[in-house]
Amino acid sequence: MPELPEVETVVRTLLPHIRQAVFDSVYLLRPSTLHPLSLPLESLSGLAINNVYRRAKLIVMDIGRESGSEGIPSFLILHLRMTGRIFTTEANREQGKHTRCIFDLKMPDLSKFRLFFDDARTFGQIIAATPAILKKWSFWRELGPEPLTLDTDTFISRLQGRRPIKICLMDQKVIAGVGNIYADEALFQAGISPMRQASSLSPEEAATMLQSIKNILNLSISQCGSSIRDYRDANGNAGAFQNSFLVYGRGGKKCKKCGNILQKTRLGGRSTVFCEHCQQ
DNA sequence: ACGCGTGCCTGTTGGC
DNA sequence: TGCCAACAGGCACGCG
Repeated sequence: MPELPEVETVVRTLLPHIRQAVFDSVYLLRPSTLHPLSLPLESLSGLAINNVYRRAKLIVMDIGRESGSEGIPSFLILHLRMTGRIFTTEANREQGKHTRCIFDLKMPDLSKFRLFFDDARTFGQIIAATPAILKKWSFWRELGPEPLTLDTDTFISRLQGRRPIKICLMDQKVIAGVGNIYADEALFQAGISPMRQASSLSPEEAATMLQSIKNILNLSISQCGSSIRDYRDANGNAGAFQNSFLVYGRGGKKCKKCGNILQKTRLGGRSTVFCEHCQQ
């Protein structure tokens, strides 16, 4: 399940393969994979990929010529959601069972290759956008700050509302990029119960919470993310951080810190694992 | 306005 | 062994 560390890893492994590549034909194999606000993917033809980076859980490509113009996208943005995978492959590779979109690309030396967007569960989306489209896209517009560069005071000011802290951490409007795995892991490291009301955290607890989020995310990035089953980076390699999970997926097993049985519950419709003894 | 529950989607898993 | 319900969960959406 790609969250911030996985998307960061995909971007890092993807960039050296596709920077400076120019879009040729694009084959959209599943029309609903295209975001409703997107320009037609034919509009990509002839545009160069100038940069690739991550914003929240989104892969963002800066694309275009020297000067943009009306109806020409400046960004190609991909959301992997649950099972999305993006990878480069040889120019004659045929579509697979779960291939949703194929981009034909050409390098400055005229060599050709393909960029595949595969997605078994079809939640992933692609959007070719102008700055004006991004302004209309509420999800993009309302994204919260990046957690890795977030300061404590701003974090505290965003922990408003009477709802469980875990719901708050996964709300992309509060902070961007944290999902179910890293919310559970960060809450455990911080020693804070996922059910605590967000507004009940003391400034000290909030500071600990933010530091734990940064620790967990950075540690996972250093291990190329977590691979539960589907996730692979742009080179097809799995991450290793799943071996370091202390709570995620360990409901009913012993807490690695105190030995008590880890509790499993549902919060906001998502499975949530925590230690009653270690997390207050 | 805000918080919460549900649907989307399909491959995998676990229980009978 | 085979079948099927439950599960995985980010986000849009509708309800109260």
